[in-house]
Amino acid sequence: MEQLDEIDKKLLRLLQEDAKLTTKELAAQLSLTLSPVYERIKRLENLGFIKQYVAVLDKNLLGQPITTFCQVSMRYHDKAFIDKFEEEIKKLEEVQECYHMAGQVDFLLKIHVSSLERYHNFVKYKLSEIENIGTLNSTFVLKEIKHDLGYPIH
Amino acid sequence: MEQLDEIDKKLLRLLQEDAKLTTKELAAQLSLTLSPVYERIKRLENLGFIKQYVAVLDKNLLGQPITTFCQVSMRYHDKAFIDKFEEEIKKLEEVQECYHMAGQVDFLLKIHVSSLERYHNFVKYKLSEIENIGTLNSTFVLKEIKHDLGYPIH
DNA sequence: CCGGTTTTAGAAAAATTTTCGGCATGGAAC
DNA sequence: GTTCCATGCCGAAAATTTTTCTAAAACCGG
Repeated sequence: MEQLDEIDKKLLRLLQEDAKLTTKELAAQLSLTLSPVYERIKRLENLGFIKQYVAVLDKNLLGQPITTFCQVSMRYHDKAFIDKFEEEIKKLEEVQECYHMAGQVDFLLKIHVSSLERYHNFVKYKLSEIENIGTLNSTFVLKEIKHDLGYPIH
Repeated sequence: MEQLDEIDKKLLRLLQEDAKLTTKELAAQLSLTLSPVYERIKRLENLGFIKQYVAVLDKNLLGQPITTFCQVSMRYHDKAFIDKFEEEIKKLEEVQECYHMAGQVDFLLKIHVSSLERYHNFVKYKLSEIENIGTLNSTFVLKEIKHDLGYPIH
């Protein structure tokens, strides 16, 4: 983080909003010419600050309007069971995110599906099939209030 | 969704993995020439399937290694209070995501901060300042097991 | 089989990315 | 104070990509 000056930070703020900005447009906003902007971007990529560039798609248009969070608790907490659970979760395409949590619940999953029926089938035939699951608690998203794609950079 | 053929779907799958693929590279993978690929991308952008292009940054390198999920319940559920809460949440940079949920809890927040102390201050001086909050329940992410950036496309 | 529409191929033009040599700035050594 | 070195920036050229355009091919309904 100390490797970044104010120009780098502004550059990152711009690119995490719109990765299609041309070097020329970025240069104008940063009051620089093309070369230094180009070199800074390459440096930020090489240092790992920029991990990748992605297209953000519309999940409703893609027919996946339902989002749920599912809290999972394991029956036993042996390392082998935990590792196995994590491996299985990674294979499930419906699970977009999975976190190992502190507190009562062991894992929190964020899931996208096309319908309630699909969710039912997902829980019944995929999630519940995983060994050693104790409790499952699903809550549905009614409305997305906010979803920032980037991080604040100070 | 019916507006998409198999080529469109493959194109979207590729672009949500790596938005920097050139039209030429995409054309090769899709067994087409530049023009149709170019036109399909423009069409997918215009139809809204592609919402934007972003650079994905490394939150650890940016100095925000702590992720928490915070469950919020309101004291009263008048529309005015709910609207007010949503407005206030949108202003808080620490809150990356906010969902209105079905079930016991009203809102689920995903929060990124640089330290536990920051989280404490965030809850004490920002979140709790919002009117009409009933209960707050924070759980910390110990480990990110999975975090897909795109959606499965069938 | 034909007419009309849509999609693609191919090439040229415009714009962007990438490379590179040189100049200015600032700090360290002497 | 001067020299040397490192760093970052500028400007132009080269390479590549994006974008536009016209004609040909493929598809569909009648």
